[in-house]
Amino acid sequence: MNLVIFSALAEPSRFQIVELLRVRPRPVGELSETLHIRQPQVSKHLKVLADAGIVEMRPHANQRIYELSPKKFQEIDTWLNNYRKLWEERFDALDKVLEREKKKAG
Amino acid sequence: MNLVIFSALAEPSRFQIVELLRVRPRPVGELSETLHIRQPQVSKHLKVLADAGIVEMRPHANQRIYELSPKKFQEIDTWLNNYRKLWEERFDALDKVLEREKKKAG
DNA sequence: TTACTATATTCCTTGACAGGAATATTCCTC
DNA sequence: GAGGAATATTCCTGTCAAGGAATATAGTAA
Repeated sequence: MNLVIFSALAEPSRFQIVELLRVRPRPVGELSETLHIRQPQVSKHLKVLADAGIVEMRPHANQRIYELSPKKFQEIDTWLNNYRKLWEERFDALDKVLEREKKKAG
Repeated sequence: MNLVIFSALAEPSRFQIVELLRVRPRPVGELSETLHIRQPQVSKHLKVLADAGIVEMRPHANQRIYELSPKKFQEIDTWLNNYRKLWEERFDALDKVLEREKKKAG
């Protein structure tokens, strides 16, 4: 588990950016306006998110569109699997776990 | 989503502590020895984890046993639900989502 | 109470990181 | 190529958190 994703998400502005990108991909300027964060800060945050593998960029005309990359979220999900037994105590929960494993493998 | 859990997990020593506590509850001294981290640092990290709601403590004789609290992991899991559609693209994945919702409600 | 073990807290220093301001770069249009 | 819009980068500064060292506290046993 690469911890960079946690430190990236821990910063409030970056978390908001991620939540916005969950709805749809957006250019830098739109993130800046929506969140009332100056453009340079947004670009810096996006760099951190990109370095962490959380977002990807594609150019479109004059602007750069950022969107989420699923990989890191899958990574968190896989890691969380180890902890699910903490609260999934019913026996049939085992089926879930096995199903998840199968899904991962497939 | 409370971001404190992310910043708490982002610190490597604390993440290791959490991983050890996933196996079983442990006293401070054992964490210190196993991870080769001085006891005061371990206590500090445990305080951060406790404040974040990730661990709970119970006294046992002379020592204090720390163990994971499932709540925050469930919180992450619930939050991740919003992102699963990023990679669960097959139609039958919808069943999963509905099943999760039902489970949460129940 | 005294001695001992286990754990928590305080103080200090250092390094990392976020925001502000200014500037550089890239890309489109003309 | 020139001008302008969108975005990235650099430099600076203040804040915060982590580790080291020392010390305080709590709980146990005699």
